[in-house]
Amino acid sequence: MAAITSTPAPLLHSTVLDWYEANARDLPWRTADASPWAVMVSEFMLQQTPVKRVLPAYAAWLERWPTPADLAADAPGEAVRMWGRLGYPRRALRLHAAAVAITEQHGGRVPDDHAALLALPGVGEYTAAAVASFAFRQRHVVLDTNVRRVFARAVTGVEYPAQATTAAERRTATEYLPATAETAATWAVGVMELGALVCTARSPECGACPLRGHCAWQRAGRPPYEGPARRGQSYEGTDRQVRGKLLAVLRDAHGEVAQERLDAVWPEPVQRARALDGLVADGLAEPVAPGVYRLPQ
DNA sequence: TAAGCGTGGCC
DNA sequence: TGGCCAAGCTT
Repeated sequence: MAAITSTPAPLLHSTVLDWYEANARDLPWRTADASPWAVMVSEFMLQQTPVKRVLPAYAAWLERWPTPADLAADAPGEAVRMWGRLGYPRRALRLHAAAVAITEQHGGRVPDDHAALLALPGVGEYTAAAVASFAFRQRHVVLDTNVRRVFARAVTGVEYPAQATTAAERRTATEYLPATAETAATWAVGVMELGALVCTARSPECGACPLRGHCAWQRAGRPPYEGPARRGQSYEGTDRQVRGKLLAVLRDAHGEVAQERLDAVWPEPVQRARALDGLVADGLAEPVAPGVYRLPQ
């Protein structure tokens, strides 16, 4: 293992835990009365969407659907509408499907078992570990983009992690995971918070970092990233942009939408048709008659 | 495995 | 200004 091993793990743990206690943001899904369902809703919304934009959507969502059964009883299209402009609306569909599965297969209670969580729609390795850890205080490796970046810097000594999660990363994170469940759960959220607030992607505040005396990247003089070019996210002119425009019309409509209103959002007919077909294939739009669409019922 | 999938804010 | 990034998942 890399240079950070010069620091005993218990010291590292208390360093991060102390920092977290003093600097943690006051987020609604972290309060003692946040239900497992609330934690799960927050995790779905936070997949690729910043905290600031999630906050109001999270509150409105739980106000309307305080339990999985409440959401399951409503139409998936309502979930898509409530999702608003959070982006990646398939997450809304999957959260609805997860609520149905929880209602039908788990007695309406979010399962506390990692494997059962992983089996739910829209729940991958990260989200399963996050819900099990944050909501049920279990011991899991919680490896998100923040944690990966902190380990890349502090342990490996490079500015950014690889594009895809590697077995070596998982091994490192496992080695540093505190032995006690409760401590591990706080460590997980603490490292994430450190990555989100201090060890940020573009302008890390190393001067304010509790790990600066233990950080391999700092010790190496903070060398810039040298790996292959990181994949960008083009958007302008893509099908994604067209899908977004089409779905915005469907979302804002009360019921059925005529083809002409969809046609108005994008001039190029081939791409427009492909995007609409994609929405239908994904279950985000529903044809009700030739040339008439709506959100899924 | 790598590409596809929204949206907005920041430097 | 515009590329980069944001608590990923699915195929």
